[in-house]
Amino acid sequence: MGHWRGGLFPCMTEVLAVGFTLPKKLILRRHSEFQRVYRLGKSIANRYLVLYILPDKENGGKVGFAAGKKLGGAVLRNRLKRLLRESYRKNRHRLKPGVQLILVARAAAAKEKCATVEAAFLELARRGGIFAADK
RNA sequence: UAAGUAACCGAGACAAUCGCGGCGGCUUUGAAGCCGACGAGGAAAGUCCGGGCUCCAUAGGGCAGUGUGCCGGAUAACCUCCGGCGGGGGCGACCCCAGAGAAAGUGCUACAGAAAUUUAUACCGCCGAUACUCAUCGGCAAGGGUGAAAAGGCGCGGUAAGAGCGCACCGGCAAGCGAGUGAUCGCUUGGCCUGGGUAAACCUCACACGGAGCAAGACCGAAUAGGGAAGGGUUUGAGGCGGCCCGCUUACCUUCCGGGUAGCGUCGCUGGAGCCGAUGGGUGACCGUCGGCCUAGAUAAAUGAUUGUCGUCUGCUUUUUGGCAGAAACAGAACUCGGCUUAUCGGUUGCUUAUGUU
Repeated sequence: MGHWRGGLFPCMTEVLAVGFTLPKKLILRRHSEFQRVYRLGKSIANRYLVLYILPDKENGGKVGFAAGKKLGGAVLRNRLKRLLRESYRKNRHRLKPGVQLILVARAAAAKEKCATVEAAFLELARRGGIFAADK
């Protein structure tokens, strides 16, 4: 890898400052939970991914990650879901609480790096208005 | 050096930061937190074979069906592996074989050809006789032609011309003898030839095979609601146990029991035909003995992200050391093991052939 002359990667900046975790209980587990967000939530998309948003004060904020079978084999889909989770994890502290999200990877994200996917997520989060009030 | 062939090895390394999974320890009522070591593959894949394990009856008899098919061995088992035998391919190293039976029977065998399987066959021809211009009758399987295949091959003799008609060699068949555990091989003798191919066509012979699969299966257990276990027993019918039959079993009776089902959770779930090393036996697959090790256990499914240094390859540049830029395949455990097949990056070694140099 070459040198990054402009300082640290965008992925690194917030992580070094805060260091947020993403425990298992904050991740959507059940088929029914996924279906509820898909059906009731609103969706926005760009070239790399689709974001489903469903405000939910009772159950609190949760997040799910998906990569369909059209994208490729198990290795590729696993990698995409890990990239999505990494993007969410590093920015979770900046988002509003009590919102359920699902991030779905699209074909264009298959060969991209973490920084690209994270930038795409941040753009969708801004358009969806789920950042915390001070941002 | 090039081409080929066989076998084997690796799947970038180290460090830092953030994060995830179950495990162990500590704190804690608990939730949770902290610390520690560990955490994808050679194919984890395709699900093509064979086991272990679980339930169905204890997995039983017969038919049907399916599979295997040279010999000997290895193994828990195999359509696997090892060593041979026999064929076939290649100059060679070496590779390939669905390799039982075609004189038990049935079927198929296109086209071409005169004729395609049981007294075989005469189209062009060759020979003899009659006639002598055409032709007719008889003999022939040597030559030509067709075909995947034309009743052994080839040579000499023989003859009107020919023919296993006779003989030598080769091939095949049968018998005998010898070698080998065996497939098979070698030698001798015989009648002279027995009559195409196809059994991933039916079939015959020998051997093997019960079914479903971890979503197997076991446990905890609300609403609701009547069941379960053990024993006994009859026939006509019915349900279930794998396709059918036999057989077994249920509904019937008696006794006993507190529990059965959907959903959710726990177990199954990783210590095993295990891995590594040494040593002994065997040509080898493999087996024995000794020592050491514990090495993923998720369930919308953990094993990731980023950076630095070094290493590999490619390109550009430089007199060189070097510098810069880029690249790194196929691919993700899901009860587990032995194989097969397919995908794919890089490297090492042996051998063979050809060429060159000494």
